[in-house]
Amino acid sequence: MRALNLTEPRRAVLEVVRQAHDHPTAAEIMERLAARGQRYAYATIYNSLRYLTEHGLIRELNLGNGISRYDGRLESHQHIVCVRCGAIAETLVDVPPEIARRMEGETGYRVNQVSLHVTGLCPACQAQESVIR
Amino acid sequence: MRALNLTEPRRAVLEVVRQAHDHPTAAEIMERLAARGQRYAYATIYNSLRYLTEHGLIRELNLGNGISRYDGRLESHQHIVCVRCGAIAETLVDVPPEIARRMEGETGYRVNQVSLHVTGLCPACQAQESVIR
DNA sequence: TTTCTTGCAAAACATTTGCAAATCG
DNA sequence: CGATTTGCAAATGTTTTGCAAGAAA
Repeated sequence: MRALNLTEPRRAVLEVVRQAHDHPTAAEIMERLAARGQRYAYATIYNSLRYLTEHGLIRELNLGNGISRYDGRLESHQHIVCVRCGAIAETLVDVPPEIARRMEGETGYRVNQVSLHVTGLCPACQAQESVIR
Repeated sequence: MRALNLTEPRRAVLEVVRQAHDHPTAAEIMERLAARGQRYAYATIYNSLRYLTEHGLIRELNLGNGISRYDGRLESHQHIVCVRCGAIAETLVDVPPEIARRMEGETGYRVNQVSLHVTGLCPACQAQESVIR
């Protein structure tokens, strides 16, 4: 169970996630596969996404609204979501490692993963805001 | 629409959230109200929670699994969730403010809110892990 | 054969919505 | 009255599950 078993649907899902530069949801991934003529059941899409996530080939993002999005970029980076239109931007700004260490000291937990959950207004929505008022 | 209109269900929801020291979900809040003899429709619970959140009386937490939890503590603090049992701990460790500024510079967004999304293993689950292997 | 994987449909679950009735100012 | 709020039930949307069939080891 250690070796990577990239079945056809898993490989297809992986390709779609890697090629996307937005951060597609499971439903969007299914659509894009369908557009290529590859039709899989929801169960298969979700199974593949879990498999790929657990094997570290993709990242699952939970950006606040309860819908999982998937990211093929593995280098450490963070996301910022526009509260108005939902646009997602990426940034290389990262969390200093001593934060995890201090949290461990305070709580007794062993920290696994630290990610930032940032919301704001994207440039386009900032422009609109100033028009409105 | 500026003044605070704390109707009976809103006040009741607020009390439950403030008294809780876990971070209850909407369903848990409804149960606890029912246990006190106060029965409200889901719509009312959710409306009240949104109202209280928008008016800054409580915080809505999205700790990764898509279920909203609510917190009556308003002082800035962060949460860490156990990946194994879901236990939530609080910590005062916070995100340095220059992180938000650097993100703004990188993305052009105007940052609203930065919160940490930390996962790990709670002390109890750490103990069990070492027993298992 | 045993194990893993897929497909389908149904189920589960959290949350939202439409609309009528009640309440408040 | 006019605006807001509540209750109920149904709808929505995402994700999971049960189970049978298929593929792989």
